[in-house]
Amino acid sequence: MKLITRDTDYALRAVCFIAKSEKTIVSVEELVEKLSIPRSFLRKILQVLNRKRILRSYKGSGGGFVLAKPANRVFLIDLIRIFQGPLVLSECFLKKMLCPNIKICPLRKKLDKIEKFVIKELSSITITSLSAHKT
Amino acid sequence: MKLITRDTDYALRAVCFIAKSEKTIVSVEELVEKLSIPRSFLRKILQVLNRKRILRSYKGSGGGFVLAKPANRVFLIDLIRIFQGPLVLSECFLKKMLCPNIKICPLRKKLDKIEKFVIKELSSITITSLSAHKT
DNA sequence: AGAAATGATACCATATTAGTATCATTTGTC
DNA sequence: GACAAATGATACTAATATGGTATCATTTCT
Repeated sequence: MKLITRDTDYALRAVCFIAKSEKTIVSVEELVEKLSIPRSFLRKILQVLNRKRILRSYKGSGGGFVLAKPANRVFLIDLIRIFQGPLVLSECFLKKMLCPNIKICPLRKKLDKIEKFVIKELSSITITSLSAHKT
Repeated sequence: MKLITRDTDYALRAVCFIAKSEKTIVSVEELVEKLSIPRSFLRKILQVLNRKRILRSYKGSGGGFVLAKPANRVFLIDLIRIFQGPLVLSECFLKKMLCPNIKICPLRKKLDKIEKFVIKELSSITITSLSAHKT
């Protein structure tokens, strides 16, 4: 089971790189070189990040991407939700079969608890916290 | 992101049903009727559970399945591992790019923490605990 | 005007998930 | 022993998700 898929990962790397580049516009070309991510795939990812207001894009010669908001306001869980959909761990297949007679399904409760924990932890990770240690 | 896939779910339902049938042998036919699971698919799943020593099978007329060990010694995480492979959440794609210079990647640490929690919680769920409330 | 960038979008390849079908083997019953 | 009733093994198919590519349109700097 993967918590983070490839596109989320690439997005994360790209956003971290852009964050470290402060104010300067970063082109896809530079990201491809520095991060070794397939060009077309990265372009698609950056376009999504632009649409979702994580990045702001500039077209034309000298164009590229910058952060659309402060790095400490971009959370890992935002990226996960954008590329992997809502984080729903506790969807209970069992509803029909195991839970018909009882109010509180013990499995459901556990899954809810796990989900809450995962979301809490992922919500505490910002781009800033991931870039902090790097030079 | 799904924590529990369809086959794990079906396996869980079947094992719970068999657990509740104490000692009596349960046939695929009965499970199909009671649980509305596609016959062929369920058969494949039960065969795996037999191979993995969760269930014990009896061939021939009057045959079927029983639990191979006490219900309180069968854990949800066992089923997840059988049908979905090892639970590894913390695989760190970022190793190369973000972590080259530092000893402890903050993301990695978080993911490890999440993984440990999930495993701990899932390890506390037994077939007994899921069947307990049902009539 | 033209080059350099992103935007939109359609497409392709592969892997995973979900499900089906069939023949072989074992075993209880007559 | 024949036969039906069950599971064992296994190969196949369908649908969906993931990972990646390609192309044309649009904007913008010079």
